[in-house]
Amino acid sequence: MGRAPCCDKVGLKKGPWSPEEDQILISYIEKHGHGNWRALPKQAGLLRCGKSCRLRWINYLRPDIKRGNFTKDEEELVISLHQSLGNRWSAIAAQLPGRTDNEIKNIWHTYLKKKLASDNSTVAQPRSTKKTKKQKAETTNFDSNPNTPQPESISSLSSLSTDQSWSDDKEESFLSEEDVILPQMDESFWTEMFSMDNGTSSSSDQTLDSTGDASGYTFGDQYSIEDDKEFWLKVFCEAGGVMDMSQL
DNA sequence: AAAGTCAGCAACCGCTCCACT
DNA sequence: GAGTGGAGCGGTTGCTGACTT
Repeated sequence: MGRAPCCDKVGLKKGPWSPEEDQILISYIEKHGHGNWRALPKQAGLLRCGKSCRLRWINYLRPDIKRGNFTKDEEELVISLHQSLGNRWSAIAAQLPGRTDNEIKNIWHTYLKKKLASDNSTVAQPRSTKKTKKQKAETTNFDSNPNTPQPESISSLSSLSTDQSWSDDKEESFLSEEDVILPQMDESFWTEMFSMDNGTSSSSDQTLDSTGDASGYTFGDQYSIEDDKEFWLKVFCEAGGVMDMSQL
């Protein structure tokens, strides 16, 4: 018997979204919010399944999506978090503002995985001269969404670095010298950090353990600050001393 | 210039999780 | 506690376009 499909697929459109469909979805959500995804396409007048609408909104149309190439520190953070969390793309995405799980997953499979496999010495590079559809769109529509942070500007992030080896190649990154902040991991640092942690719903339901496995470690008040310190210090060190503190 | 190859990425599919009854 | 439905997640597919031959 099995479960009924998520939506009635008869007569529903599949495949790439047209600009008109995008506009309908955007204006509907701006007006009413997404509410019930299943009911949304009908109410908005879209011949799409709710799941498709949700995916399109989450991965592409959301105003806070950051377009553009991954910066060096974002790449490092993805690699580090992947070591800790495994293929939990949504958990990884929660640590990267404006990046989606789908995007991170794509980057991982197309680039970072190879970069890691190449044994650190011969670092794989994406095809340098190839300009993708996405990049072309960014070139032409760079300012189309005023809410979208620009790739060159990472000043909205507060990053930390304790690793000089990372900063050796920071000329490849969009980080400027003044964006790199050396951490003062005193009590006020942790106090601030955990006040951010407790106030962030995106990370509050994740389970992480201090050994790097994705189990048995839940953020929240049932764990001591010392436990969290140990975990975050480990992540921090694995990241080569680069952390996006705004997401903690 | 044309054909073949391959990388990038948007989107789909199937499954699990979770809240609600 | 069991059943149901919606949301979310991760794996995978397939199209597009840049690059190579």
